[in-house]
Amino acid sequence: MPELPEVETIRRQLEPLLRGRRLVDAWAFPHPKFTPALDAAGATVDTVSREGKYLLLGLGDGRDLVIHLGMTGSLRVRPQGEPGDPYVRAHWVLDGGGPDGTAAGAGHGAGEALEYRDVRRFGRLAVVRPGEHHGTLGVQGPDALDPALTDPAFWRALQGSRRALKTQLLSQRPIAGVGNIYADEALWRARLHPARRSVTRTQAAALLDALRAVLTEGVENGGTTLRDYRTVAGERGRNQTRLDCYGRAGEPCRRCATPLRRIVLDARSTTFCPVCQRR
DNA sequence: GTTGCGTCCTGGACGC
DNA sequence: TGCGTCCAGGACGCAA
Repeated sequence: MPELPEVETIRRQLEPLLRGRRLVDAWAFPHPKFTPALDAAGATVDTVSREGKYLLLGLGDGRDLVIHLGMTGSLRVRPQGEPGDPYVRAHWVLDGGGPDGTAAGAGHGAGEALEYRDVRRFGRLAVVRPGEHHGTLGVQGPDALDPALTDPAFWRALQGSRRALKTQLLSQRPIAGVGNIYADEALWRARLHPARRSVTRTQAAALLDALRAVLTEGVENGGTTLRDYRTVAGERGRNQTRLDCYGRAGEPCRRCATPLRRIVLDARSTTFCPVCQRR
């Protein structure tokens, strides 16, 4: 399930492949979540950016193509005419590149397409105009890796709700980009119980540090592949072998050797250490 | 406005 | 081998 590190890995790989190239044609699976792909046809990609889990392709005219990968979404650039994939939900035919030496300078040619693949169809696409917002993107908090987000600001954001700490992180409201895997990892590192409903300033600062650490390591390792996630190059991430908490229920805590416990919180599988992370 | 729950969606794991 | 059931979870809609 693509979270911030997975989306950032994809963004870094896509940028040199797409910048300066025109989306000369588009196709979309006939569902309202994917048909907005057609609105991007004819535009030229001038930026490839990310906000939380959203990937944004600047279309050169002030509009953005907003891509959310959901749980099983992925993006890849493939030669046109390769065998069909039933799980491709949209694709954009690419031209040979712009005149500024970006994609063209890298040797890309016509006959390629950007493909959006999403087996479970939890992802979504949108084209937004300047000032418009799309779903959660319009109301989510600052990006988790945004250096402008300070400890006091994060603490104040958490004070705005009495929901469980992990539920708040997954809501994207206090901070954007965190999903189930990295929430469990960060809470374990910060020694905070996922169902806590309040934190001190010190605990909030520790949690923000832990979030940034696990997300940065995730980016450095090319993301976490548990099942579906693949990079633009079709490779698996490497971070799944370095997880301390998520998915290790029943195994010993790497700090105190107590068996990690699994609970269901907010309908999400949650793993934590009952000794290190007291409520 | 906030909170909690149901829904969407399908491949894979598992039990019989 | 084949079938049925359960699980995974991000975002959104709806009711309380």
